Amino acid sequence: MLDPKLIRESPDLVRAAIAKKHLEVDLDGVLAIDASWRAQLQEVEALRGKQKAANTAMASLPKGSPEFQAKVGEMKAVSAQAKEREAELKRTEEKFREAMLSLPNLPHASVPEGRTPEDNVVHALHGAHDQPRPHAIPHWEIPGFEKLFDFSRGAKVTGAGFPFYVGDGARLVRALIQFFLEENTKAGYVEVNPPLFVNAASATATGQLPDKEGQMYETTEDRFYAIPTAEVPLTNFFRDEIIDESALPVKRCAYSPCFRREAGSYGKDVRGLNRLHQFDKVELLKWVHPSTSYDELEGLRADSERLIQKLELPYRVLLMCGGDLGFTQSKKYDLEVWSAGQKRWLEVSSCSNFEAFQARRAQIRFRSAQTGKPELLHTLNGSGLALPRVIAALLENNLDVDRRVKIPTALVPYFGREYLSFT
RNA sequence: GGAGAGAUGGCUGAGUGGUCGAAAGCGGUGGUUUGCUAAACCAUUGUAGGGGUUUAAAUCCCUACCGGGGGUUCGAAUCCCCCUCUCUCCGCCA
Repeated sequence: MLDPKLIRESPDLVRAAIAKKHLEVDLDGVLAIDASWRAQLQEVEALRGKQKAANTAMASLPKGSPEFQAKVGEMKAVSAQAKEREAELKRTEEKFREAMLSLPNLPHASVPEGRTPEDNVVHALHGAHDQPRPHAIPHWEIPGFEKLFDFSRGAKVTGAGFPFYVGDGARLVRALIQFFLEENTKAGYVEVNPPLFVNAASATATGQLPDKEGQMYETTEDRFYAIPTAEVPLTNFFRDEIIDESALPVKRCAYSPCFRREAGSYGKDVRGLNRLHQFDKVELLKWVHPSTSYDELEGLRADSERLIQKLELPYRVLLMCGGDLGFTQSKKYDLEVWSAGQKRWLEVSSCSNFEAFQARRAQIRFRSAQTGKPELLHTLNGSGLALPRVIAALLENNLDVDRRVKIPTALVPYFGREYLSFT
C-alpha cells in the first residue's frame, strides 16, 4: 500500500512511477474517492461533536426534567442523521481501501526502463556457463531419473507437480535444506520454522490478496491459505507490532515447503523439476531502517549469491526492469543458474526491496530513537535458495559418463557422499 | 468436539449506562536533591485520522480507538448478538 498523503500531494510523481511498471491504474478515480471521503469525514465528525457536547450537558441535568427530555428529543434527530452519514462514510472508506490496495508499489529510481523480461539488465555473470557440454541432457531424460524423482507416483497420489523424492533424491533435498540453513545462520539470519497455512489478513499484508487468490491453495472449512512462500508467515511475524529501533536490522531465515497452483503455466517451463506445485525453499527476510534498505538489498543479494557460489554453479544476476517488476516490489534482482542440459537459465532466487509497501499493509513499525515516534520500516526478502531448480542444475551440470552426479565440495558433509548415483 | 471463565493504555490492574482516553501502581522521560550511584520528591507519558496555522517543524482544534464486527440507546469500556484468541475441565489424538 502506498502512503495516501503521497498520492494526494504528488499525484504526478506517482503516475510517472506507476507508468514505469507499465500498469494501468485509475489514479484519478482513487483521488476522487479520497476527496469525497474527507468531505464525508468532516461531516460525520461535526455530528459526533454535537452528540458529544449534548452528552456532556445531559450528564449534569436531572434525568426526568423537562430540559433533559427536550434534549433527548432534539438529539434523536442528530443521532439518526449521524448514523446515516456514518454508514455512508464507511462505504466510502471500504471503496478507498480497495482502491489503495489496487495501487502497485513504486519502482526505485535505479530500476531500468523496460516492458518485458527481455529488457531486464544482466547485472553480473559468474562461472563458465558457455563452455561446450555436448553430452549434457535435460535432467528428466537422465536414465533412472524417475527412480529418484518419482513424478508418476506423485501424480497418482496427488496430481501433476507433486513428485516423490526417493533415496538419493530425498537425501539431496535434505542435504540442501540443511546446507542452506547452516550457511544462512552463519550469515546472521535467525532460523524460524513457520506455520504452513496463513489467514487472509496475512496474505493481504504481503500482497497475495486481493487478486492472486487463484495462485494459492485454500482450505474449505477454515479459509486458510497454504503458503506460496515462507515470506508470507515470516513477514507477518511482526504484523501490528512496533519494534525497537536498536533491534534493526532483524534478519531471519526459514525453510518451508511452498505450495503454488501455477494456474496458466505450460510448455517447457513445467518439465521435470522446473516448476512444481509443491517445492522446498529456504527464504531470507530482513526488517530494516528505511535509510539503509538499498544497502541491505545488496547485502541480501550477496548472501543469496554466496550459496550458489559454494555450490559451484554458473549463474547470472538480473536487475529487473520496470515492466517485469512485480506488483509489490520497488527493486528486484533475480539470480539464475545455468542448466547445461536444457541450455537455459533457471531462476533460483529473487531478492527484493519492498520499501514500506508491505510494512504499511501489515503495520510493522519501529520506534525512532530520535523522535520517539513509530515509523514504518522497510521489508526485504530473497530466496536462499529454492531447491528444485538448484537440483536440476546440479544434475545437468555435474552428470558424468557413469551416470553419477558430482556433489559440490561444500555440500558433501551434508550429503554424506561425493556422488549421487542413478544406477 | 463439549462445558465454563476471560480479553482494558508499554506492563499489572480498577471501572456494569452519562463530564471515562479511562483510577491506582509499575515502567519510561524530564527536573530537584546528590561527590557518584541509589533513594526520595515534583512534573510528564498512547495510537491513528481530519482540519487550522506554518516555507517546514513545533503548536493549536476536532474525531476515533477499552480483542474484532454488528445491535439497543439521546448517550456504550459498561447491556444484547456473532466471531477470533487465551485459560480451566471433559472427550479425542501424534
